[in-house]
Amino acid sequence: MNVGEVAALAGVTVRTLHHYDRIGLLSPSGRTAAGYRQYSAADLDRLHQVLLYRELGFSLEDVATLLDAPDADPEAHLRRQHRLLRDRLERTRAMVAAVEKEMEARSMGISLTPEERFEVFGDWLPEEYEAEAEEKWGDTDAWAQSQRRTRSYSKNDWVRIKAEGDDIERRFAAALQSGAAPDSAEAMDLAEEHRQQITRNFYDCPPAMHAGLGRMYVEDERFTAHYEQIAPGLAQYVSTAVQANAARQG
Amino acid sequence: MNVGEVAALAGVTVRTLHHYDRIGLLSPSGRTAAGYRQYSAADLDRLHQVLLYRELGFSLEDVATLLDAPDADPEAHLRRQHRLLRDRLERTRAMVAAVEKEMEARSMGISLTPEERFEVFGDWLPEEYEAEAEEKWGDTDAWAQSQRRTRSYSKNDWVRIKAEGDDIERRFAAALQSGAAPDSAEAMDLAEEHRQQITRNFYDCPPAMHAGLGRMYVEDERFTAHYEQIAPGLAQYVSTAVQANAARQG
DNA sequence: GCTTGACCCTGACGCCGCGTCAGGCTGCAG
DNA sequence: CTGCAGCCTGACGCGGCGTCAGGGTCAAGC
Repeated sequence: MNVGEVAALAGVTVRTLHHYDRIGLLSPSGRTAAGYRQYSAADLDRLHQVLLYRELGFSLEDVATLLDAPDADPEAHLRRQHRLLRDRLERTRAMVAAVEKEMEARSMGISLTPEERFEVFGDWLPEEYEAEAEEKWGDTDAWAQSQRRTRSYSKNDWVRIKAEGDDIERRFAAALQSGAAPDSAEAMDLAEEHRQQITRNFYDCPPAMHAGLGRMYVEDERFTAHYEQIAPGLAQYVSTAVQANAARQG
Repeated sequence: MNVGEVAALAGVTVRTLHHYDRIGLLSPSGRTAAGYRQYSAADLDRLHQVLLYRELGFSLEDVATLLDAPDADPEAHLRRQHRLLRDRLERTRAMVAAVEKEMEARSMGISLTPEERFEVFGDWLPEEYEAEAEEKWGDTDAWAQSQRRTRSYSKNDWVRIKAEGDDIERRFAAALQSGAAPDSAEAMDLAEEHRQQITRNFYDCPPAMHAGLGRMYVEDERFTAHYEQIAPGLAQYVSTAVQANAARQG
């Protein structure tokens, strides 16, 4: 077979085969008088192995080393490839699960920590990383600390936190129905309580950031929906109160 | 956070972050007076998306295009990533099967034809090509439709969707209190309704995936808390019901 | 026998996604 | 105030090809 046919069969370009020839990874076993590359069945076998290893992320140099190892029997390669492929399967499954988790979390209004989201990346060694992280900046970096904070919450903590949140929302709703203006002291106090609750339980939330959240409550339909479900007009009410409070706090 | 911390968290090198900044793919939202890059939580979110798409084989340029698309809401990205990951899962499974077939053939002294062996590579175009195709002619494709589904939700839609979800949760709680077993027909029917609701409103959720979600409800404290707040024991109840239903659906 | 168009050859340059110095500034711990 | 870890900006290099350019080869059809 000459290059074009092999390329079509294997799903690679002619240039790739040229390249593999040039670097000695896969040289066709023969040439025609005119210099055309002639690939044998054995060459195809080798190409197949090359492509599998390449797909698995090996550099071409490493692939060459693997395939040219003196004790290289085909079965061993197959077993190794099989193992590597199953590792990848696992990893992909984990990534799918992570995305599903994120979707589900979003649909429930829960937000995941960055650490959780990045978990699936890198061959990061959990133990080492945790230890190193704590050593290096665990205590100095407030942000990372707050991440670790939410991570260590138990089920009961989460129940309590959610109850706290619901409580404030109910009191906001009551204030709204009582006719208190969203920029009244009462509403602003509630907003401040809300802000401090976020700071205690999740992350440091200065007034400016809080105001940003407030804006979001009316700009993002999903947050709006969350509040509108409790009481009509509540999204706008909370949003205004939060921003008024932020202005008050300076 | 500054570069080193972000790099460690995400499992990439500082150089990579520099590169992403230089090419405008991910520029930190701030700098210190001394010029140190400062990454915000939003920046981390974006980085996460970037890494996922990169992992899926998109070029950095394409990633930028995707992430900067004006109508690109996070949910759409999640759905697309989910789909691509599942494609990849399929493909990896096929490769594992191919290797197993080859091993089996060898152990029986049979040798496969080149076409058979390269089969799994020949079909390999789907991921890239299909993704591109969908970008180009996405209007006619079913997936684009499903994508537009949530993107175009209005505030009222979100209110309705959330109400639907709350309704099912309440009925689950009622079933729990009535003493119906989590693997009773009643509970399983509710689980099925839950699954179909997800499929209607968010993404295609076959029983197997649903079972995975069910497991998460008892494994992740935050999801557990969500259900425990409605009624004690509800997390475990829903989890069991969902998995029983998945088993029932085959 | 001659043309034509598909296919092949060998350079050589280019691009992407970083790795890897080099040379110099910054920030904080002791 | 002195280290030393960490940050900055170039600048060069490399792996794995893509992509011409310039030119030979082969089988088909006239």
